Amino acid sequence: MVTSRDVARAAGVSQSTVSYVMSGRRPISAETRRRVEAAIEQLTYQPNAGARALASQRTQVIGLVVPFAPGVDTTGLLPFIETIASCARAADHDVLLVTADEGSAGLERLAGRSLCDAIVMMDIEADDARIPVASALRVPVILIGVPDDSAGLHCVDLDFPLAGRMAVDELAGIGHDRIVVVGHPAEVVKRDVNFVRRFHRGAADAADARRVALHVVAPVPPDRAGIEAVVEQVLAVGGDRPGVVVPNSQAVQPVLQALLDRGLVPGRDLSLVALWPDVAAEAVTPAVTNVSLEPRDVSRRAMQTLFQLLDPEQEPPSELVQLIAPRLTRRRTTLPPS
Amino acid sequence: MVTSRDVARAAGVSQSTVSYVMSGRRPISAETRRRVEAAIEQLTYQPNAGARALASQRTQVIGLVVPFAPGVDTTGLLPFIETIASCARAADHDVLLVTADEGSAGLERLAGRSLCDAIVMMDIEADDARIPVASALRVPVILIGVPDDSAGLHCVDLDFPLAGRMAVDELAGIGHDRIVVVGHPAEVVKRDVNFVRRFHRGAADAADARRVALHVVAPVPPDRAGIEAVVEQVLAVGGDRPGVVVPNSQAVQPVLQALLDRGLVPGRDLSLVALWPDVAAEAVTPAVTNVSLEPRDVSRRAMQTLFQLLDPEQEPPSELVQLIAPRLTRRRTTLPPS
DNA sequence: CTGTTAGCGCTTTCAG
DNA sequence: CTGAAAGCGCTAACAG
Repeated sequence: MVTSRDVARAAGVSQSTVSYVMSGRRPISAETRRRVEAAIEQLTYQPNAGARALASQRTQVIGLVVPFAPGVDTTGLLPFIETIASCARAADHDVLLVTADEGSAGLERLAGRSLCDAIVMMDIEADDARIPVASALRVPVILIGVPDDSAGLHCVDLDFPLAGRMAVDELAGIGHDRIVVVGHPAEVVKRDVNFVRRFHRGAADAADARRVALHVVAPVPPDRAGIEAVVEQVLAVGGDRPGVVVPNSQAVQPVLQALLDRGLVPGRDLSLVALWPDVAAEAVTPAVTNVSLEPRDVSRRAMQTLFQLLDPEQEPPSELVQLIAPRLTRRRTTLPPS
Repeated sequence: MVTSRDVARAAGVSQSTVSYVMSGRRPISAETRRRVEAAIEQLTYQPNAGARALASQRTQVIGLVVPFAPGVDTTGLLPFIETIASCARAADHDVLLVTADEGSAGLERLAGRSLCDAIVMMDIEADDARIPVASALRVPVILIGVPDDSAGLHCVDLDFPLAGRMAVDELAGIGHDRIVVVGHPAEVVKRDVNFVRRFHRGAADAADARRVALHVVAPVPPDRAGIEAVVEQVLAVGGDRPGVVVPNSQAVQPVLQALLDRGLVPGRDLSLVALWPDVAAEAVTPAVTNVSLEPRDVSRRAMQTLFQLLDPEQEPPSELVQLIAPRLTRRRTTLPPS
């Protein structure tokens, strides 16, 4: 292994000069810089990450806690990870993956062992046991998701109330005066209260403002039979030309299928708007009018905030909670405006 | 930050004793061990990863190169990452994510900066520019995928020839004597020669053995119009009761749709077997009879091999290339045996 | 069975 | 503008 000592020797300078050439933390004469850079090039020198971390107290690593755990829906997770990784690299950092099934222990390991400079946590529950642990760590933590009490931690998430409003506004705008929301499984409602509640509140507000009727069908069992029953309810309650909102990603495909099986074509006989990733919405037939989760915008904002927190020069964003506006894309499952 | 020196002081022992208690690399009296462990507990001591890496020359980190790059299909990637992360944790390692768009530079960074002890590389192309770079690194590298020349690197992958054989055997067993394979886009064929070629060879072998006709339709354009044309070809060449094989993950859904649009129901009018992740095959309607990519088995085997390579006690597997048998799951898109 | 000590390779004072 | 030297916190000889 080639070390900075080797480079120093080859360039005829001291080890510290090599360090300063690399960090730019003090002025270096053009000639010295040239010689050092040549030696670095020639020996293909790369600094040892452990040594650097030890001496500088910075690892150049971001810890990422991803929701890999038995039974958790990971649809649409990849764009988040992808964007986070790419933002990290853009700021000369790497990403260390920690799975959520480690719980709080994973967080304590990341910080306690100085494995990373900061942590991004995804899939936050409304009352998440990890929040108090996270807020006591020596490293900044940023949440993707909004818990009931963020304990002073910065959060970034989709603006779910706005998403609810947008979905209902779209349907009301088309002319639907009976709107039915297909809710979540009982277990998700319990776990994710916040997300679900926030979307529904937005939907309800919009329905009030528009003076259209809003029904919520929930809980929605995750199995086929349950979905069938739910669709029956939707049709019973929604009249002959219902506007259907499906904020439950897991249910979109089966609901679509159940409707088609009954000869009801979304976009012809009724309208359907889903809270669903764009990729999924585009892939099915008919392509679904969706409110997107904006994983890239959310992740980008989270990383931006994180590096702000990491940089002593900058001051942290004043808002603890930052919400990203969703985007509604009209596709084939909504009727043309009447 | 609490260090091993603090623990040593609190326990009334030397720093090295603390280290040895943690590593178990030398016998410790019960009494000393008790005191040290109590101090560790009491101070909630955690060793500094950088310092440990620097002193021991082991980072306890596995580098994972994932195929995040513009235009690469990441369907079914998550189970790989998930399994790799969990195997790593089971062996007290963490996973550092590196995206493929960094190319060889990412590999050189991982090894050159001693960021990790070993590397797992996914999405290997037949003639992958990173292979020679990887095989020259100071850390062991294991490939998920089989290049034309692995340059001495260990590879783990699905047994694609077997997958091809299984698909054709299934269709021939059902009674189809005209089998049509829906191939890949021109660009993938070029990029991924190996994977594609291997599957096709297996399919062809099985067709020979079974004495059934085998047609390959390729290249398959990724757009809707292209798929339509391809499906026309399939029907033209496949007769009135074709057995269709779709090893192209991207094409399964659109092909399915194009067939249904023509009133042809897989499982009633023809049989269709796809090379597709189980989750996807289950999610669509009708559920697709599939040959699975076995991401968990492949990943598990890769990690097992990797830790074998990392452990000087064990000797590495004699086979450089290890193939995992796929599994065929009968679902709704294949006819009952005639 | 335990302690002492010499680094691991880098950053960052302190001196010049 | 540059060099010398003191650690960062840990492991692993070496010595008893």
